[in-house]
Amino acid sequence: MPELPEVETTARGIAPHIVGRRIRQLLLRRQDLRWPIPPELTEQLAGQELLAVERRAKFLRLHVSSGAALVHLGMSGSLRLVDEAEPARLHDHWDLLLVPDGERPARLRYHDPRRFGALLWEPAGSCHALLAHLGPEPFDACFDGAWLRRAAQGRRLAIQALLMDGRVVVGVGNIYAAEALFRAGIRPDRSAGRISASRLQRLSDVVRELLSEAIAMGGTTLRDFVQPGGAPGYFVQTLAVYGRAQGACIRPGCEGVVQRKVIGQRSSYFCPRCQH
DNA sequence: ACGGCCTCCTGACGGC
DNA sequence: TGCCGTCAGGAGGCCG
Repeated sequence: MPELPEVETTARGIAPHIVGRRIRQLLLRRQDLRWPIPPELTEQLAGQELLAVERRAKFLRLHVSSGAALVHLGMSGSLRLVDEAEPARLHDHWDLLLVPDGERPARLRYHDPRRFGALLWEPAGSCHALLAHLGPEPFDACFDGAWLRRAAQGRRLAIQALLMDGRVVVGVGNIYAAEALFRAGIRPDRSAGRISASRLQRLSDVVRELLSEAIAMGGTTLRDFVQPGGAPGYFVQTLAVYGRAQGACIRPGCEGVVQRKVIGQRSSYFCPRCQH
């Protein structure tokens, strides 16, 4: 579910409420997320000051002095700030309890019906194995047309699948891959190695542009994503092709009809008139 | 090495 | 009403 803009929205939403505060304890209701929550996390976090919130790819790092709690939202995860007294709902798997400061909510609550998300521990000075081989952030200077060209060189797989490969660029999931390819005029099922350097340059530009716009709008809510304060993301109103199979292409004057096609076991959407 | 396929899990929705 | 199939924003792991 959450792609880079939703995770970034989450990071920006929670940071002002939790950074600089002291953690009372980690309250676990279920430990069997995608991976078991490591037992040492409870002791590592208790009593520590929360120093910073950082996003890397689709992970959040909640830093304390001895390391960081890594949070991944999977397909259906979300974090919300709730008041001390707010009763837990079904699928609220853990709470980070903060020392109350009188006005701000004292719980950071993780909700994840499908449990594809994760809560892991990364000791200070190390990099967790899941993050060790990731490619650049889309906003890194090294992510450009030349980088994409190198990644695409000789590859037969669909460009949509390449864009979603975290070793190529992080944070781009199914929605934003489809939307970026629409903006760039590239069919999602085109072989990555058969796309010109100039079109890949355009693609890297639109990926950044698209993600920036989505972040500015608080991300995309399709079913259950909520910003940490509880509001949905509004970028859904801006989606051009995702989820719009059989709908009319939004480009003025285009009479194309949006098609759905399964690429790499995921649904992709495109306008056959605009994308080649 | 590459690319395709399966898997984890719950819930929503459409058709009969 | 209920049952069943299909689909869902991620991504590691396995197999040929």
